Amino acid sequence: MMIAEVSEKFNVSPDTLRYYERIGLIPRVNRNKNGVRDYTEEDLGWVEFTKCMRNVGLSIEGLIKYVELFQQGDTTLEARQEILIEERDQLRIRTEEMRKTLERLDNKIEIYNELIAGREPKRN
Amino acid sequence: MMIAEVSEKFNVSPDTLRYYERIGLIPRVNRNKNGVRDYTEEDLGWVEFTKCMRNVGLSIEGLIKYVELFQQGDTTLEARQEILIEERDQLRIRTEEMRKTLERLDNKIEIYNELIAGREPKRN
DNA sequence: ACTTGCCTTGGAGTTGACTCCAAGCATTAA
DNA sequence: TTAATGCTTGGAGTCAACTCCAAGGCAAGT
Repeated sequence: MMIAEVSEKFNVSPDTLRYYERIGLIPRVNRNKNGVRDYTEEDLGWVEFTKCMRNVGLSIEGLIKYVELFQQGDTTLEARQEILIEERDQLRIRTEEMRKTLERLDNKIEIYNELIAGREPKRN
Repeated sequence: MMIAEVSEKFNVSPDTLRYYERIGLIPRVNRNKNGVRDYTEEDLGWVEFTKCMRNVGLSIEGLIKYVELFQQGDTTLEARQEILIEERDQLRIRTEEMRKTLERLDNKIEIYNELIAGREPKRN
């Protein structure tokens, strides 16, 4: 699959795909005889994974390290898992913060309902 | 309360506090006779609110609009509530995405446990 | 044979959100 | 009265993460 199709499939610009490869966020994609990238299913898997993880804010640094270790083979399983655990824990913290803030916003919106109903003294 | 103390209290640099005020993310803070910012309790409330909301990714644009409307008084209650609802809905979507990705990471970490236990064929 | 279209690369440019800096004014300490 | 501290402002600088650009290769269509 060529870059334009991958770009469309995952809604990531060709420039960004090339950029991700350049910095090692996804492994190097094979080129065909003309030097054009030809994405395998595995490459697509990496693109999807990266997009998903970046989307929720996993660190580029951690993901690059993960790809690097992956390419070194089976001896790096533990190290790779550690990165995932570290990133997962960070994500958990952020998710919990968001959950709390979501509640706070729900409350605030409810207060606005009351304010609008009664035009009582202002509230920030 | 002066800027240094506010900075420490909320762990936001003085430069950032001035920047937030400059772009309208918090309302203008009163200056004392020497032109020095003197934060009231209400100002502190804004700083805390802004920090909390920015922390979970609410748009600067929405928050600026909110502050703007707030300063126009009671006639803008509905418009302000709409902004909060819009931002809340966005936040909900992001939180849900994070929850799903968290699950995915948990699974992946579990798979690594199995791989490490058995050194079976590699898995990305 | 030439144009069109999609790709390549290295490198420069952009954007958002800060972060730093220089010049200058009050207040307090020595 | 000089020095140090902490603030002010407008504007410049930084950084991450893209995003764009120029110059050029290959191949299919006319």
